[in-house]
Amino acid sequence: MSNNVPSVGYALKQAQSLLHLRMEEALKPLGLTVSHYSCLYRLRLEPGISAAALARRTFVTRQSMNVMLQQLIDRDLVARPTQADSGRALPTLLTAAGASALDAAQVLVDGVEQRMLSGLPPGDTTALARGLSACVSALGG
Amino acid sequence: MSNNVPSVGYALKQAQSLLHLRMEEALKPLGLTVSHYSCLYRLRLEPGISAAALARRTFVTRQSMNVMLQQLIDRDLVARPTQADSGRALPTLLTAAGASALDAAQVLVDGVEQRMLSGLPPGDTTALARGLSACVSALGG
DNA sequence: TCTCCTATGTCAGTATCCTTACAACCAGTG
DNA sequence: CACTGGTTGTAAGGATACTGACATAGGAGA
Repeated sequence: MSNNVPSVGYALKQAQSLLHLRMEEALKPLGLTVSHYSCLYRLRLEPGISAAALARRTFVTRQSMNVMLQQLIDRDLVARPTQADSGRALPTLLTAAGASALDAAQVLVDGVEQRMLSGLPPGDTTALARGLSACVSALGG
Repeated sequence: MSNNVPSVGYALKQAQSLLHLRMEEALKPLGLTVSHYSCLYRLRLEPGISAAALARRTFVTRQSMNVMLQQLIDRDLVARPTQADSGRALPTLLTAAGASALDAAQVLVDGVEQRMLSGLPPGDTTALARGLSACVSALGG
């Protein structure tokens, strides 16, 4: 028993859950969910990535990712060829509309994140980010 | 914008997702999910709490909580009277078996949390907890 | 007392995600 | 060449959580 205080794990869950909720609220006017945003966000960082790799980055299964991608394709935010150049992996790309939607979403998400960090001194923000990264490394991420 | 570095929000999601996964793995031998554990954990902190209040503490809906409670009642880990003393709120309580299961689960969960924090200097652990709490406050938790 | 208002429990339907399973494709090794 | 292992895409089914809606019980205020 190391703690009388609420555990770090509980605080982590609480913060993540609340952040997710606020992001969902912020993105609602755009008709995007947090999952959709995460998908588009990653797609900009790694254009042409396969759906399976995208799923790993966003912590969902390939199956869930394919459902999400199909929704995004139907809305013309994402494009995928129907045939692979080599192998089975189909490259996934942002469309122009997808890039615009991501730009709009990014503004809203950045606002939520800034609100979340508004209670911390600037130095503590980087300390928080480093602490979280250390946790991820320790858990074998 | 503010970031060439991955955002704090992303690190938060990554850490929470990985912690959840490791907890799920650790609790599997006991036949408990993380949701079950969270429920039992809160029930020890606030014995006799109503299901609706318990749901708010654990970030799920009343409906989901009632499903979970029914599972825990079927396994004799939790007990609820069928009639309320006053009003509609039914007090929820840990059984002796529930307390034992929670004890066993707590050991495993503490192990995971210690592993997560093993990469941080001791002082940084409390700083991390305080930073997360500040985030929760800023988001209106 | 009567009337809102809120909170709780519950039911039905929906949505989302996961688990399991299988086929296609590439790379490495015997 | 044949075989094994790993990765990708896809489909079917189940588990879990959420939204919407309703009846009930108690408290606050006119």
